[in-house]
Parts: sequence; structure tokens; C-alpha cells
Amino acid sequence: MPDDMHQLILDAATRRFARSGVASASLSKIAADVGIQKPSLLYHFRSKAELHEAVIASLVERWRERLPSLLLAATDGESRFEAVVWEVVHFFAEDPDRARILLREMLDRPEWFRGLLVDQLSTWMDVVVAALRRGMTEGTIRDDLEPATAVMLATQLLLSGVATYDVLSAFEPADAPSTLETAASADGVPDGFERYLSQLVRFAHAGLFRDA
Amino acid sequence: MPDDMHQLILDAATRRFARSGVASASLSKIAADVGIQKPSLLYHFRSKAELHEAVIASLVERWRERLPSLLLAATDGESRFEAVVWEVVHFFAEDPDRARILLREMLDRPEWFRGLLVDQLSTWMDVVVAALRRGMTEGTIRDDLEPATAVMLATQLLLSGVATYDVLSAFEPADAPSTLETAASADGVPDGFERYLSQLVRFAHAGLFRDA
DNA sequence: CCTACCGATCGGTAGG
DNA sequence: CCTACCGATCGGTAGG
Repeated sequence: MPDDMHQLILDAATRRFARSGVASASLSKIAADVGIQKPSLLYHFRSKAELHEAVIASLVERWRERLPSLLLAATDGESRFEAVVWEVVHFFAEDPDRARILLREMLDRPEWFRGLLVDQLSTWMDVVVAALRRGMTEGTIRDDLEPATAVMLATQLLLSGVATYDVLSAFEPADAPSTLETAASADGVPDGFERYLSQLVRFAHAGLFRDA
Repeated sequence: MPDDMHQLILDAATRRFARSGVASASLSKIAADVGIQKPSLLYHFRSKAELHEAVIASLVERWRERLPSLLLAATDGESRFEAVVWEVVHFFAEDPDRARILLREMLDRPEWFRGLLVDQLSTWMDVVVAALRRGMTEGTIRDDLEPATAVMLATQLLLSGVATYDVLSAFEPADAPSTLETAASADGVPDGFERYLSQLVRFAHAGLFRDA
């Protein structure tokens, strides 16, 4: 883990791509982050385009690892959609750079991203839409929204809400009961961020569900 | 209007900045868009940084022009928040590049953007939050969300929903009743986009309001 | 994994 | 508004 140069480069590139964008992130700086020279980086990844693809592929792969639990959460009994929403928000919140990279790709290559969605998300979308339609006939889901559109909007809210937390928290009440501004809860997520996430989920929830 | 080179450059830069990001948009290409050479552009704007600032300032100025009607919509009687939401969504929808530029700034310079929000939006936020609190006591507004957070989330949903429409519409039903895929309604907004916008507004609405 | 180097492109300046 | 040019940095290659 600590000495797999391939993985170290991938992680550094992910960070740089997320914060500066792919075009503005230079191979020299990514190499410097892991303590090597640029030509050495280009031995592991033959071009910047290949490194870019690898970063995206790694992100997509981690999403696919999570899909089974997402589908389970979507199809089981009780509070199924709430479970899905929490799965999605945790996927982004455990590394906000994921959300930032995806948001940048949406802006940089919209048609490409659209194709990625159709390839990677169609199955998941079918399952979720079917469950939403059941919820509509049961009266738990709002029936004034196109199901697929509602899913996309809810996901976009979670994704962009996590990606831009640093900005959106500008007007958060500062009456945090924590003793340090860097106070973190058990799982390493800062207190303020966690409170924000629960509001994010509640907002997305309201977009899909009828009031209890 | 058509021969004001200063404005032509601003418009071209806005477009390039929105689609490629500031760092990746080159002054040469912006100059070429308006039919001049790069040194000629640098006569109108002394540096790329100055051009960047001018694009942002123009966007902020257009937002400030819209503020009065926003505050009116927020404080008048009946369906006040719905009017505000429509004002905001129209501000972005009439030129989605506005939303794209703002979203990129949030990713590129989060602390700077946070400061901009505090400077430019505090007054507006105070008015809207006060109105939201009244709505909570009246029972029309959901009371399980921090008002300022709810406003930020709703705005972020509208902004990022418009900015990434090309992506998020991937699963939109294609059963449009229009005769052409480029069919546009009276005000020049394509049919599919307009239907999407109304879903966007409905979703944001649900995040703020209780069910009727 | 390195040093040394390539052509292309960047933002910006000189000078007219 | 232009041509001509600057140093810096980019992605990538040669060669070891």
C-alpha cells in the first residue's frame, strides 16, 4: 500500500485533478507530490490522457463496488430510498474529491459524461425508477415528477452539495457545540460537515417523498 | 452594441471561461473569436487576471440588477417563495454559462467564492431567512431545516441543475410532443429544457415547502 | 528511477 | 489595431 508507486501517483493525480481541473494540473507537480520526476511518472502512465483515464476508471470502479449494496437498499422493504440516499451521500462524503472530479467532468465533457451515465447507470436507474413507481402507487413517493428526472436531480444535489461544501457552508450557523473547529466525530467526519450532510439528505428526501 | 469591442471580448471570454475553465481558455482563442490578435485584446484588458475579474464583475452586476425584483418577490403576499425560485432559475436559464462559471469558481477558488457570497448575498439572505421563519410559524415552510442552509441548497440545486442540464437530461423521457428536436417555445427556450426547468423548480420547492 | 532536451503554447511586452 | 518577440511552462522523448 505505501510503496505502490502506481497507486501513489493515482491518488496524487486524483487530488490535483479535483482541485485544479485536469488541464491545469501539471504532471510535474503530481510527480513532485509523490517524490519523483515527471519522466518517471510517464513510465507508469504513458501520457496525461492515460493518467486521466485511470483516475476516472478508478472512480467508476469504486462506484461499481458499491452498486450491489445500493441495489439491495433500493429493493428491500421499509425505508429503502432513505438507505439509497445515504449510500450515495457516503460515497461522495468519504472523499469529496470524487464529487469534485465528477462535477468537473460534467462541465468539461458533457457529452462524454452523458455517455458514461448511460453505460454505467442504466441498470441501476431501471431498478430505482421501478421502485419509485411502486412508491407512487403506494402514495409514499411524490407523483408530480418524472421518476428518472427526480433521481438525477437528487443525485446532483448530493454530489454538488458535497463538492462545494466549503462554499455552501458560508451561512451555516456557527453555534457548533464542539470545542474545536476541527472537532471530528467517531468516523473522522467533522461535526459541521456531518450536520450539513444530514440537512442535504433531508432536502433530497423531500424532493422525492411525500410528507409523512 | 455590435461594435463595442470591449463588450464583444467580455462575451467571448464568458463563453470560453464557462466551457473550458479560466486556466484552459487561452487569450489567443478568445481574441480569435472576436476577430483580433492577442496583443489587441491585451490593450482592452491589461492581463488575463483583469479579464477574469471583469467577467465575474459583469456577472455579479447582472445579479445585483435582479436583486430588487428578488427582494420584492420575497416579501410580497401570496406565493412569494415560488416567485423567488422562478426569478433565480430564470437568471441562470437565460444564460446557462452564468451557472457554469459560478460552479467552476466554487471548485477553483472556494474560499474566495465564500467571501463573495458573504459580501454580495448577506442582505438578501437575511430577508429570505426572515421570510422563511415566518413561513415556518405559519406552517407553510418545513421547520426541520436550518433556513440559511435550505436556501443555499435550493440555490445550488437550481444553479448546478442548469449548468449540467446536458448531462442530467440523459434519462429524460424522449416522448416530447414537439415536431422538431430543436422546437422552442415563445421565449426561445427549447421545449425539453423548459419541461426540465419546471421539474427542477418543483424539486427545489419540495425541499423548502410543506405539502399543500 | 534519473538528466537533458524537444517543439508547442502560454501570458505578456516592445514598438509602431 | 498589428508584427515580432520574450521567458516560462507544458506534455512528451532519448538515452541511460
